[in-house]
Amino acid sequence: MGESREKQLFEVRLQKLEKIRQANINPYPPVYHRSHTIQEVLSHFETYLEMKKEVVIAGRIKAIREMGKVSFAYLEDELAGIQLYIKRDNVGETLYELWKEIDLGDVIGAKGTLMITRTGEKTLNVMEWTLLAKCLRTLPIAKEVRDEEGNVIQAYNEFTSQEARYRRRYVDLAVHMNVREVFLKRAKIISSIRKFLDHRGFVEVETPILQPLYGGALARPFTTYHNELKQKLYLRIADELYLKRLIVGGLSKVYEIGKDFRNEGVDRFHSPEFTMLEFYWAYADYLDAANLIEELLEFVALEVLGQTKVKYGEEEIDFKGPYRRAKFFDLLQDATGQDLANASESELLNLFQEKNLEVPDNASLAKLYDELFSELVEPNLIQPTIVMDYPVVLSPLAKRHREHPNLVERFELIIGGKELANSFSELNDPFDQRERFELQRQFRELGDLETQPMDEDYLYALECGMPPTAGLGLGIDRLCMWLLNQPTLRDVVLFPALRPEENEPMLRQLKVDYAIRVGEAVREELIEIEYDVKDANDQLFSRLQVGKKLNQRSWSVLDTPPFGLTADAIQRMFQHLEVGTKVVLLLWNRNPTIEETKEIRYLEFKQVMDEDYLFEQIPLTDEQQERLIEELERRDLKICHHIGYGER
RNA sequence: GGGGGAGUAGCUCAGCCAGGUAGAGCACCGGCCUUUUAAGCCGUGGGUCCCGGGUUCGAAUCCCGGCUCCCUCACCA
Repeated sequence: MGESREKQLFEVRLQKLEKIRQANINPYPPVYHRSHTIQEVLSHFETYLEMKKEVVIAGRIKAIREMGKVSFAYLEDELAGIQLYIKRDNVGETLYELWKEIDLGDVIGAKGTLMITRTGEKTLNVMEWTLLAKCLRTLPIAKEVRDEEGNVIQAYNEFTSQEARYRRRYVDLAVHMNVREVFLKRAKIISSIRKFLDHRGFVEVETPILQPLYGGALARPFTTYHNELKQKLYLRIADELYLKRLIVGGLSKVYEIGKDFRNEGVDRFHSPEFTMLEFYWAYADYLDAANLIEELLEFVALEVLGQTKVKYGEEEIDFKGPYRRAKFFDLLQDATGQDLANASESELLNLFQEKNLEVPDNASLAKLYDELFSELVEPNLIQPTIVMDYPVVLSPLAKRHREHPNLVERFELIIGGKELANSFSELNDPFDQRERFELQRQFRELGDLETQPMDEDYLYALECGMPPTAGLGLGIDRLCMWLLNQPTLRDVVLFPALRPEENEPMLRQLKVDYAIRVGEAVREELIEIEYDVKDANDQLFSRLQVGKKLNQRSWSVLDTPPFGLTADAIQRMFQHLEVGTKVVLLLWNRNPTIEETKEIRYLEFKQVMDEDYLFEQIPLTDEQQERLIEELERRDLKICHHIGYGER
């Protein structure tokens, strides 16, 4: 949209680029060595000024103020900015003429000595400047008012569109020094965590991200498929089970910092991919882990911020240990006035009614506890709090409490009303572990989709003998939110997940009506179809909705998987439906080039295990495509793919 | 998925209630200016009003549908 103006601005800058080339200057030179960062120049300003020291700096032009035969500019590198003074008599006629071809956003290097202007601003008196990269696009550079230290006091016309900032983060970074600071500090947070753990004798390891079985947390996974191995794989939801295998193997202190993936909702505290720290510590228990995490967080806060007290919105959070410690059931009792440690399901349900809380679906005892706690207790725990001793049903991988068999030795660290870390004395008894897996299987059969699947190899590992071990997982992104006072996870993640951009205004919807029976029949129906378009820029164009067919032309939408079609998503959706229900798969394609490219694909479902499906994506040739259409017609399945504008 | 807000020039936004030739500032382009700083002064250019449909003589504005983002709730180790 609105491309003509953008194009004109682009053209203008191309012409300037051409003029520079005609002056026999390479606008993209191979290298430019700085003598100082701007921050270094500023911190030694008085000395260098007195010495008349020549400095060489580089960065992006953020402001230009031309005054005839003299010109001012503001040059910014990663952490600081300084004013440039460019005088024709200093840089010479040629360079001064060329200066007129410089735009906001250009990357230049400048050599000169320091000076202070009449109005008292620290300035580089430029003797020579060099274009390092022409900025051909208009960056949304705000006009800023700075104080004497160069801090921005006020900005006008600031680039604030959240969507645009996330989609083109490089522009956001180029234009906002404070955004750069956030990510530089994030890097420091992570490196100081490594520093701390390394000094304590922990060893950093890397475990598989593609896993044949997922586990270590209760969450829905992403699935993928390895063609060569003909194997269904999951993107890990946690590192836990592999790290504990290493403990079995005799590495006694290990940690991993890496991405985990959970196929669930997105909000300011949740992202489909996020960075997790997990450590495992043999011959220690969860109390040791609690002490360690206190020290770790205090260390990180001091290292990154120089203090333990952190502003977060209206609150002030203090990361200095020791943290408040409280027991799960004590906190619940404080909130409800009742001792719920041995409560029955009906007692808990009564409490839901009393407190006007919605009862979750598939309400197991575990879910009820979890729900009560996160509704009534968690939001009030602003300062770091270590919540200890959870009910055993909530924690399939934690060791039973040494004194209370219905509890586990587990704590969660809550900060700002949100979970930051989770830790327990690891369950190393293979018999108990097998029972817990069995229990999870039962929950799964009852319809709970977030259960820990049985992992025989893991049980085998435990049978080899795992020493008593403490383990802990910590959400790095959330830690960054708290430490850096950022309101959403997206502000501490460089490239957050967004829906694919609608860059083609003409929306064409492909629809395929395909009636199938749910239940037994689903397993027999091996062919499903999908329209997908291969697009160099975006694989996420196609989305799928399953609707319940009401009559010939209308349906109600039951579910929309957030990121395209997966076998899991299909399975999950079918679970909503009763046997015999007719459903319609509505396959949309928002890419208008589908007719031109004819790159329609279809999905082949294969029965792998009893209740498990997987699919391969196969691009169709024209011939195959015809065959598919024939096949559908033979089965009396109507294809009404077309392609109206906005037709529903 | 529910509720609320938003989408108009490269950027920040007004105009919409009450339909009548598309606006401002910054940025851009031309001119003046050898210590300016949201530089200033003079002049110019720039639009798929998110997309599609409807009502109307006439739609940025009213109606219907869709898309995206933000907030919030629900879901969510």
